[in-house]
Amino acid sequence: MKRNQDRSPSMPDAAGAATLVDVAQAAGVSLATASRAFNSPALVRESTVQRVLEAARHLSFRPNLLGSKLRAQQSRMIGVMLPTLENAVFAECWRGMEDAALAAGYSLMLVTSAYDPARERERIEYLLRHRVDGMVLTVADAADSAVLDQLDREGVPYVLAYNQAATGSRRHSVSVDNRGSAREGVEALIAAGHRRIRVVSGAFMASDRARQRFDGYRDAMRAHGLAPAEPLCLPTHTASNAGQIRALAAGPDAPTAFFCTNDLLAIGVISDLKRLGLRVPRDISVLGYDGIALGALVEPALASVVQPNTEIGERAVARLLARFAPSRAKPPDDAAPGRITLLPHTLRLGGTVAAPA
Amino acid sequence: MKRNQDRSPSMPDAAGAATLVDVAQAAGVSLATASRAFNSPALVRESTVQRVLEAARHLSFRPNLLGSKLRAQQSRMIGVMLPTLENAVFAECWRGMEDAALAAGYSLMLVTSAYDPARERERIEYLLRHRVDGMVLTVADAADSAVLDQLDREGVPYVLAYNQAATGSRRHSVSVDNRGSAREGVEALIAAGHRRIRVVSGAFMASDRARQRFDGYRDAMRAHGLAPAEPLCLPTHTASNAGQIRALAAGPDAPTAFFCTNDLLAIGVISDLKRLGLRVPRDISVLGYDGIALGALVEPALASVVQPNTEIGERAVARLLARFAPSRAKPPDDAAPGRITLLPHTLRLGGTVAAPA
DNA sequence: GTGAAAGCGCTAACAG
DNA sequence: CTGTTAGCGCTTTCAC
Repeated sequence: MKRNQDRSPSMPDAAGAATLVDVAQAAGVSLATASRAFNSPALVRESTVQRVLEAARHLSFRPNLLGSKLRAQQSRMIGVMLPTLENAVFAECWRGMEDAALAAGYSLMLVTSAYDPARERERIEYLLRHRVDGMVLTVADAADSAVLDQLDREGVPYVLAYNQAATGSRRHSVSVDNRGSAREGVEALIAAGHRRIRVVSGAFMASDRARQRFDGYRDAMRAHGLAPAEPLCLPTHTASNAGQIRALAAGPDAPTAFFCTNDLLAIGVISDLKRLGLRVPRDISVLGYDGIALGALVEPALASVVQPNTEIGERAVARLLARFAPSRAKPPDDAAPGRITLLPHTLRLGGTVAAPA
Repeated sequence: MKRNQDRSPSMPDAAGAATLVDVAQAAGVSLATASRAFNSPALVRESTVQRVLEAARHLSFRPNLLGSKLRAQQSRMIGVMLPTLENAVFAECWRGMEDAALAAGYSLMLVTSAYDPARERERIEYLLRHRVDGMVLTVADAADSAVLDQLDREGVPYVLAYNQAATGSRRHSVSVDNRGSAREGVEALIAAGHRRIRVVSGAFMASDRARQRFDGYRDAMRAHGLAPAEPLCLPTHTASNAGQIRALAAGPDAPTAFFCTNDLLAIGVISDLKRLGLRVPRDISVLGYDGIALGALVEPALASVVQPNTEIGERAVARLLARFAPSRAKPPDDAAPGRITLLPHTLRLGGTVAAPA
């Protein structure tokens, strides 16, 4: 019914969409004025703006962002690189980024690296070719990353998410205090009476966060006069290996608690433990890290060091946006946020953590 | 060290990157030839191609995709709209899409709709402004979608993922047979001895798949002379409500099995059941739908109607790409795939499904 | 094989 | 306030 009604006769149907020139013509103004009506309406007489908008609506005008991005030499696009979306941590983070970016009139372009530095390089290059104005990245290892060095060299603005820039680093990052929060988590385990605590982690190579969290574990153990044990590093980052868990959980000096460096891993470990006939937390406690929503859904609820994932995404985007507009007067009394943002974490205990048998 | 070394003196450092004009100049050829060297090397003498490539390398030339997309009137970008990434189904699907698209030289632009038709409209408009060549979409309700109608009207190519186009529809879709597979799943429950089976679903409004799967349940029940019961629709799509589950699971005619229209929901329901003191599958069975990786990770493993999520993503992209190049000779003997692709599902039983007590 | 020239749709000086 | 004029970086006829 409305099929042909909402299209002006002056506009060829499928052939070509109306451009700003068409709008200008229809409104009886110049191309420049039409452009201004959209981008700086303050510079145009109100009635003219209305005329342009009306013409645009009439012609079903849809601005071609490719044109403006090219001309403006600014894409208003943010490149996002995450290791994977199949770990809900990053999916939750994405939501924060999408909300923050679109609200600010920016577009997002997402790629995943699968924790693979070679692929990180490729994907970043791909983003660069799209002329993103900047990026939000989670890399395998921020302290040893060829691609980050390259970005620094080229002067491309980026903000790390989850990766925690080293103190004094010139890099920007938004994360929790990985080491400190992990230490707190393990200390909660110790406070609950645990002495033999082991860490289960994804491949250390693939995640500097995992290493930092292990360091936190070591801090906690030493601070309480306990001997830290070697971590069990599982090759795949998200699934676990019943065999290795079995070896670890057996024996006379078997641990009474596991600290897993991420929640997905923790859920896998708990299942392995159950398969070995162990009850969690009755026979053995498990503490995760990430605080993904799923953890609160399972029974018993997964104890975890909770990061504000969505907020990490929002803040990372906000920080990047702030880098784009360095002019803006900083909030006067509130201290200007440094390059390194450490967001507060929380501990979710109970559930899979209890006192040792 | 390499800071200034890898940049030609002729190229201003941070000021401006080398463009194709610079490359052409450095190689002593025209702009046109330089362009051809990249896009149609067959049209250029081999030695010339080499010269251009060499110059490009020397200048660290990085093609500006914005320029080529604008000029070529073809963005080689695919817009992707998914309800959320926080359900692993869609995250797994994304991986398939990313692999397929990048391999074919296409870029992806992702947006999420949060199952909200109003937001679907906004996000689609946003994709259109970016001049995506086409889209892969999962909408709330494919049979009643204003935005899909609009796309049809405008002649924008798109492929539905997960949504199953109605038989005879002109729309393209890649999914499993939602109704048929659900029926099979429920029949497996019946075969295991269950008679009182209830469906737990997310909000029907938000997912046509959920409704189709419920229809499959009804088919199965009726085919076996059983009375289908009303579904329990939970307002939030991924979490569950212990209170309603309690009401449902109690009483003399309490169901012996639940069929949940997605895995995340199933995991929530299982937790609720446990909190009510019920053991799964000993006291009550639970069957999910989706086959997310997580389901195989929990203990007992989540029984589920398994869809090939990654493949759905790959195939949806492949189908869209095929629509872009309608010329290509179709595979001769293999029947040309119709608009509606139904991928095979599998049943993963055991785990949370057992014979009734 | 290669080059010259004409824009894709839009923004941003610079004049009035 | 509004119009004129140049391009952004690239592809693509159309000649040679």
